[in-house]
Amino acid sequence: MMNQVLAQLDEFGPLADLNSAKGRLQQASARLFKEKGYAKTTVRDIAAEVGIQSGSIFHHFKNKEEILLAIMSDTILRVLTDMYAALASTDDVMEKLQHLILLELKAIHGEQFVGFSLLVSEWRALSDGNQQQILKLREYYENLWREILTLAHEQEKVNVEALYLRGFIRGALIETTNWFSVTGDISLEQLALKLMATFTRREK
Amino acid sequence: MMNQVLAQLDEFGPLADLNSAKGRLQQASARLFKEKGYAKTTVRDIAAEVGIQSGSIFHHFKNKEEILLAIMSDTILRVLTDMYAALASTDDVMEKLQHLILLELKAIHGEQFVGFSLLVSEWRALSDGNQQQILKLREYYENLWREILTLAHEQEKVNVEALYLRGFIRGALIETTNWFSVTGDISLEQLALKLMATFTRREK
Amino acid sequence: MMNQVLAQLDEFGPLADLNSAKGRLQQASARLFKEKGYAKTTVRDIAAEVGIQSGSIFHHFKNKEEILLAIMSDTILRVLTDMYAALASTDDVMEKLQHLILLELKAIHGEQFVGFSLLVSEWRALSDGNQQQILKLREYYENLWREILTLAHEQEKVNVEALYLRGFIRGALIETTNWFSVTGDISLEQLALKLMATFTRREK
Amino acid sequence: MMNQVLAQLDEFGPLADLNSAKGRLQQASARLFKEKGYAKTTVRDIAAEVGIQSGSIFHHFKNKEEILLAIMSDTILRVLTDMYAALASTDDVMEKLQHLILLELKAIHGEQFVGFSLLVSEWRALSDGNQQQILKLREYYENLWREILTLAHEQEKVNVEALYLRGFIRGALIETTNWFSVTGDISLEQLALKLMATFTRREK
DNA sequence: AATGAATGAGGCTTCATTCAT
DNA sequence: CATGAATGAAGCCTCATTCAT
Repeated sequence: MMNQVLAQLDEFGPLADLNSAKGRLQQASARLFKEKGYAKTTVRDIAAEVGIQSGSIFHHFKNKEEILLAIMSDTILRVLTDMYAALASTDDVMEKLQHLILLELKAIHGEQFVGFSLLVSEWRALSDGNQQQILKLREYYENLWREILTLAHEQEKVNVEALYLRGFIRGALIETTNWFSVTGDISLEQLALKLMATFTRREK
Repeated sequence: MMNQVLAQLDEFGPLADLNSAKGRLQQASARLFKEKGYAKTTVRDIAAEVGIQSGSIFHHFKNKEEILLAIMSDTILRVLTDMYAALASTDDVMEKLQHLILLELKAIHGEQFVGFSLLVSEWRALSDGNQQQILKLREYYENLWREILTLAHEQEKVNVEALYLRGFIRGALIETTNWFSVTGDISLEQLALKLMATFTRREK
Repeated sequence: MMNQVLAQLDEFGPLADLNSAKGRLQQASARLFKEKGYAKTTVRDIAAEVGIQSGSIFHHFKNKEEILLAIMSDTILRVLTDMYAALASTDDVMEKLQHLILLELKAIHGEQFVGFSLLVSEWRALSDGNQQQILKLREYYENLWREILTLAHEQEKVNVEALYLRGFIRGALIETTNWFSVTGDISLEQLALKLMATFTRREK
Repeated sequence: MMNQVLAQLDEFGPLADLNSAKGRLQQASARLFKEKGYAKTTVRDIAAEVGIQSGSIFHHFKNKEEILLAIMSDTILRVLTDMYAALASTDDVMEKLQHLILLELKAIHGEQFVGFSLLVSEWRALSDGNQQQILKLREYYENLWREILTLAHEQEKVNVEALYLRGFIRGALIETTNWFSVTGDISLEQLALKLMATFTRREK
């Protein structure tokens, strides 16, 4: 099933090579968007960050919004790929859940590539048409979560229905951008465990 | 103690009268900021919303950012006041917590006044100086939460330390803007209960 | 009948007051467009011509193209009004024709206001939607010509059908921009007579 | 005499071979310039039209304006050559005139190569220096017309002096771009006759 | 208080042209 | 000869803010 889904995702085009000019532009933009916000980041800022002229940007992207679009699209695609792989590594629901949480956390905090948090924080910066496009990808992504959480609920490992629990978890994870530091007291892995502990049904 | 705190809060000035020109301007702005984002909302948009000319806005606010500042400040102040009142109504920690969650939810979904979610979503729109100012208020606010959550943890009603739990709850609540509708299947009260259920330690 | 037509033309809005800021902007733009061409005229050029900042232009016109649109629209409207008046002053077909030619010539050479020649030379600068709008006006205008020329042909004063003759006359008149100078040897009136002589059927 | 003139024209360089890369570039450009206007036609548009990259254009032409220059120059040269040939075929003034009109019409409507109408519509797109250069060619061209028209006037076949009549005819012919379609009711030959009829002196 | 024209800095984008490969 | 990434100047337009009325 998963291969089937991944095949469908091909329509969203190949991921940008992180070492290509386009890829570096995308990464630099993601960093700036996250730091200053999309609206406050000028194309000149972006150009300066990669050491080119602002006009050159438009060789790689039709316009500023396309950069954000590419970031969002690539981000989901990358995380989705990782998740499918991780889910295949175990049959235990709670272990699967643990994987999802950790991978989303890593995506949010940019272990490998920046950008996941932009999906929420800069959502409104997209035009309607582009929102629809990303929405399709987000659906694949959220369906994955829903599946696992539904299973967990059926097995009585958690107290709340998938729909609500996912909402809570997504919020809890995203918000970590604003208070959790990767270089702080605890690691992302530990943070993931704390969240698991928070909503896991426990016996006395 | 609480009265003492409320007294200190006086320095942040009086709340805008919701029926005054200034108050209506503030409310209209909050609505637009939430809908389109601060950056994409123009001063003309705001003026049009209340039926005046854009130039007239500057008789009430020094500049656009001051509007956002006032919204944020007033919002926290109002919620704080409500919370102090609610906390005084019971001695049970979990009931207190329940109150906090419900009041924050109401603030987020604008039962009485829009704006709480802007505190997170438009945080970066504030200049450094203004961030500091709001930060003071947020500290009062977050301290209140920390106090209650610490108590709950000490009484072993929850599994996770106040610092982390508050982070998770804040995120979970804020994110409801993006998926929960007040006119949907369940009420804010029920939603609050769902969240409580999520992280409450349960006995066999 | 004419009053009826003029009434319909009201939908195209009032003419710009030539002394208002908007009117002066329009006139200055028309002059520049004629001199350097629409594409080569920058909004800064226009602003400089009337002594304001380029940004201020957009208080009066939504964008650069709207200026051209206003010029074209106003121009036709003004000429049409003059033509209806002139046609009413005589019953002789050839005299009517003489009036039309002279009025169009005057419009082309900007006796009172610049702009008529732009209708042809800058036609392609308009977007499709705006072309349609002006087309409606041009139809009123061309119908007037067709009427008179058809009459002239029926009375055997001219050799060629209205459709073709109008095409020839329009071209002949417009092209005078490129070779005829108002300050030269002969006057516009004399030029008009030369054109009349060209295609008028003569007796031995 | 004519051979003498044609010899002088050699200084303007050889005509582009219509099948060479350069020739096809020139033809494609002419088509686009006519369709969208010089200013609105980008170098990329042109490149796309012939299936090369925009950078490659500059191997054939120094810059965009040189393309327009070449088009104009070649166009006049081609028409001139045809005209000299046609004029030699008859001694009758009115027949000669008929030839000129038809050939100019054909040039305008691009029977063999696009471009004549650009001489008028895009005249201002040329820099001063280039205008001077084309002006030299146009002089040869206009002198030819003047010669014939002067003869016709002397022979009392037309009513108006060459200078004015040529202005009218040029305008009438150019303007046909805007209303006459080669695939419509009448042919170019018939159109030429209509124009002849328009200004030819007739006896009762 | 309100108006609304004007400001002016700055944003995004276009595009002819260059040049190393 | 061709490519295509990069340039950099310039264009249009936006918008918060000011200020005379």
